[in-house]
Amino acid sequence: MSHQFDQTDMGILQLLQEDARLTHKELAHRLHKSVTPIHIRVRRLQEEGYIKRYAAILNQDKIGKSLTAFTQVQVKEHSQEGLLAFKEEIIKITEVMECYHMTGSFDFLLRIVIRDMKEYNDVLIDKLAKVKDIGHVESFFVISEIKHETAFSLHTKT
Amino acid sequence: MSHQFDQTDMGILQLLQEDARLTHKELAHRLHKSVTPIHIRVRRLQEEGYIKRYAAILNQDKIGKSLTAFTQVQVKEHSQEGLLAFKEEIIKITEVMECYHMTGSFDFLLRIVIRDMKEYNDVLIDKLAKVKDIGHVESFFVISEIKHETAFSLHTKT
DNA sequence: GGTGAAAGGTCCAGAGA
DNA sequence: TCTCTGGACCTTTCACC
Repeated sequence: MSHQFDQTDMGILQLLQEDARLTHKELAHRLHKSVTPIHIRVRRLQEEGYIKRYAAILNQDKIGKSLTAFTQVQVKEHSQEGLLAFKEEIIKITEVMECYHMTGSFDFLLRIVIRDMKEYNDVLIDKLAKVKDIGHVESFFVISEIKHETAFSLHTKT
Repeated sequence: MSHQFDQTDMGILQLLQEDARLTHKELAHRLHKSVTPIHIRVRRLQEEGYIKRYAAILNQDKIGKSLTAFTQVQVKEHSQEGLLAFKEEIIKITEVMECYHMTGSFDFLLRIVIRDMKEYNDVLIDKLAKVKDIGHVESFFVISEIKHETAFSLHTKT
């Protein structure tokens, strides 16, 4: 492995997180390098998995997804099979944008994005309630989004 | 306003959410159109704000951010100025990836991404605790990430 | 709305230092 | 590891349908 992660790599990642469509020429200019080394580094960062993928980030309201819910879920069965089965079911629910296994008084935290409360009800009744071993479910709703960042801050990373 | 959002627009958004670097030629091929109309539509979708931006999505572990916390915050002052001041302070904390104003027994939910528990402690003590009118704070930690999607599902959207 | 072609820019490999 | 160069491909515009 020859990846010594330097300042230039960090600069590339920082800039591409903010705008994935910067050309190599532009990156080279901003990082005071020429195009070829930038090209090589970007490819290496992709191949080594630093960059997972490039995504268009949409405006949630514009596409009619105005409601965001955070849903805390407890499961009845905490065996390995129980948890695995739960995960597989949850992944299939397209409205679930994020799902985490958590410490604390509940087991899973879900971020669910839908059009309105009617659609949330449908997800709860038709999809979530049908998952095996579901226990207590508690819902919290987003009043307003104050910050939603996809870019990690890398400034103090070595 | 001349934007009647059709199947082709939806296809473009769906595909670009998954891979922002698809060429117009490739999009055209997959959506059974030619290059120019795709080009015009992509530009319109950007200009009208459907597409907010293009982002490189990084591997959180690879860049040394192995810990994710969800932090519930109550504020003491619920006046308009109090809430506004809180928002302004929170936005500045670079470790806070997401912040939502919520319904329910707490006021704000934060997703905080850091290297380890030491760094979480630093954020709490040096940054969050210094925000004016902060009240009760409760922390929950991610054991494992089961799903983390940036792409909304558009299949039933009209 | 769509087609097709022309001009300019970008990507990416190869040779050489 | 970087610089330079050339060909292939992509983006973007324009005249026309």
